[in-house]
Amino acid sequence: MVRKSATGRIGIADVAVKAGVSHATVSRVMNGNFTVDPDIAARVRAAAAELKYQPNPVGRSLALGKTDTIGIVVPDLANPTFQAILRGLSRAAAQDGYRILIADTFEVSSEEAILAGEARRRCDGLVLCAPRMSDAELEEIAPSLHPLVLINRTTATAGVPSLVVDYGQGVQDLAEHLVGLGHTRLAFLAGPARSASNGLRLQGLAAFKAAHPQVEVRMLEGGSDFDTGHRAVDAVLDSGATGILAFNDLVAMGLLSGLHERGVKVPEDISVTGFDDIPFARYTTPTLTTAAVPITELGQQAWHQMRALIRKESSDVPGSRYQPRLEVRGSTGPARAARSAVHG
Amino acid sequence: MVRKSATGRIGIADVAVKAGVSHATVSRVMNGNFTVDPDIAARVRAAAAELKYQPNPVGRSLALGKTDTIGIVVPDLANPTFQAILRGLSRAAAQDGYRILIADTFEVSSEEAILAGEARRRCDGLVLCAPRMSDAELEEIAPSLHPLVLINRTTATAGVPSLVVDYGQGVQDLAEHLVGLGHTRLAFLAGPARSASNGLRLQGLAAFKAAHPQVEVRMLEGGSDFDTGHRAVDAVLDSGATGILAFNDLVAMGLLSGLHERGVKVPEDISVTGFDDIPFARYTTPTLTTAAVPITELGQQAWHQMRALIRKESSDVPGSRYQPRLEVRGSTGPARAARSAVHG
DNA sequence: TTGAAAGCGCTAACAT
DNA sequence: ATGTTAGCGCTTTCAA
Repeated sequence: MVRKSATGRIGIADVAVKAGVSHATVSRVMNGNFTVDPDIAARVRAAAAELKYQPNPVGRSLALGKTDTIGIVVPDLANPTFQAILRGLSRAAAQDGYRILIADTFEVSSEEAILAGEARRRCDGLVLCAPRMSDAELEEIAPSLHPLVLINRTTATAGVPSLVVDYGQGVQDLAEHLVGLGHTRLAFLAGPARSASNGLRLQGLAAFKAAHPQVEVRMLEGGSDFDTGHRAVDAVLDSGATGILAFNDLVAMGLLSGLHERGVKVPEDISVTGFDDIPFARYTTPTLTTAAVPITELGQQAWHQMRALIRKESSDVPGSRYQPRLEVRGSTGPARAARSAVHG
Repeated sequence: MVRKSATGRIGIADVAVKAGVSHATVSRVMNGNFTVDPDIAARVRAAAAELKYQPNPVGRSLALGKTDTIGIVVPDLANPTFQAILRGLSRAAAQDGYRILIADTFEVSSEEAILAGEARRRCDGLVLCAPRMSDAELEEIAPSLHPLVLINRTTATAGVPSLVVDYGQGVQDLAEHLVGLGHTRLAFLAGPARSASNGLRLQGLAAFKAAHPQVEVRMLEGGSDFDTGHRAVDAVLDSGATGILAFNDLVAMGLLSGLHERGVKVPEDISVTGFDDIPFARYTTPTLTTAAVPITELGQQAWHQMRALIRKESSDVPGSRYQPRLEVRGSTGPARAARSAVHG
């Protein structure tokens, strides 16, 4: 006798019949509306419990115009940085009863706008992580994505808070650290070309070069993963640099591993720095000097910004800028007097 | 004149008015129904484009009874294993136009059932990853979660495919490898108590002990992360074991790091094995001997099982068992003749 | 306090 | 080929 609804699942109507009331009353009870007679409310609750009734969120969403879900778009779910952001976001949102819908663009920047739009329509808001699309495109779609929170990217569009890590400052701190150890020939193992955070690092290095004209800074092609670092060994050795700034910790670890295989000693022969301070960084051999980014916290802040946008439809949301913290460990040391020995 | 709908967003009605047709016709056009006159269809498409109309997925979901979304419940999003499963699942599902809703239980097993139910109601199916709940509870809620795919856990409930990694066999392979190198005193650094995969490892070790009564296998308390391994150094050294089976690669890396700090040489003094073969495993110092699990593929298979369930409401879904592959690298070597030297 | 009825945005059966 | 109408499951006016 139960299960009369077309979908085969138990709906509000079933409970209403069982409790001998209208479905409107059931709705009131389920939503904690206290204008319902206690006796009737109890009867409804009993019926709901007996039928194991659980409101259908899709129906609710349509009626309420909200889904209690927010979407996140990431360029690559395999990247530890985005994993950490996702984690922080998910954790914080869960505490307020929100869920996360994920969209991985697999670094296909041409798909970003479509995926973002689709995700947005199923959610109450969207977090866009380090989007690879152009500034123009971002500015064009941003309004239709509101409420929108940007991570590691900014836009001129009003009402779009932006959480960015100051990669430029971080890389300068690392370079200064190396110079302080006596290194005069540095090399930067760059990240993905489309990555805005790579651009910020390049800006930081430009500033650094301006401040230290006597220091040589070579630019080396790169990427964002282990293999990038591992494959870069030859280029690094050929550059003659003694201080290597890797795009991130992953690249640095790959490089560390490659140098070890070649018998190049770190930090005696070459100093290496990473970026991000992923958990692994303190367990490498040697431990990795890096710039720590409070990345999980960033995900959490993204939710707080989002929540503010959702609650008071508008506001002067400022966004914020995160300063990386220099984390000196074992992979950096004084420059060698005789640099030529590195090549052997 | 546009935006008449109550939500402020552009709906099918706006397009209908603009194109001078009924909203049913607009729906037909948007869904590629070819019974519509080409001229009218063109007019509708023009109107939709001009208004930048995009169908509301919530309305669609309610009407169609499906959300094109599947949920995944994981005990801990920080765990690389679950990240990899999520990635594989997300990637595979995306190719069929499905999205992923995530629910992190933060290892709070008492919340699992509730979170799973909530996620399920918003989706067309659910993937439950290594649930920590009891067999009884799992069996009780499984029917209400259908279509359901289980990862690293099995249940008696019919119609629930299960993808499990044969951790028992994997740990036996690793132990055999160590014995083959002459080790006679082994130690197992256990994982989380509630983890089913830890249970499988223990079973495997029991089988191994039965086959090798002369080999000693000590059991050490543990966990699943770096710190666990790092903190276990004393216990490991005290055990006098020369072959250490760490619960997983993370634990092994923490241990490697701790041993290095103590000046204990790996593999000369002690051999260490991990489990999973996470990408980092080939970049540790020394590189890590481990049992490789095709974990991303597991996520992908989870989707294929799910898709089968969704398409043909029922079927004899078998599930599958994955055999880890022994990956011998630098962290294991011949046992020392003089074992007492380890303690120094 | 409760029920009847409208509406959220869409699809689909039915009627024309 | 197209419009009318009836849902999908829920919330929320509006009457009573």
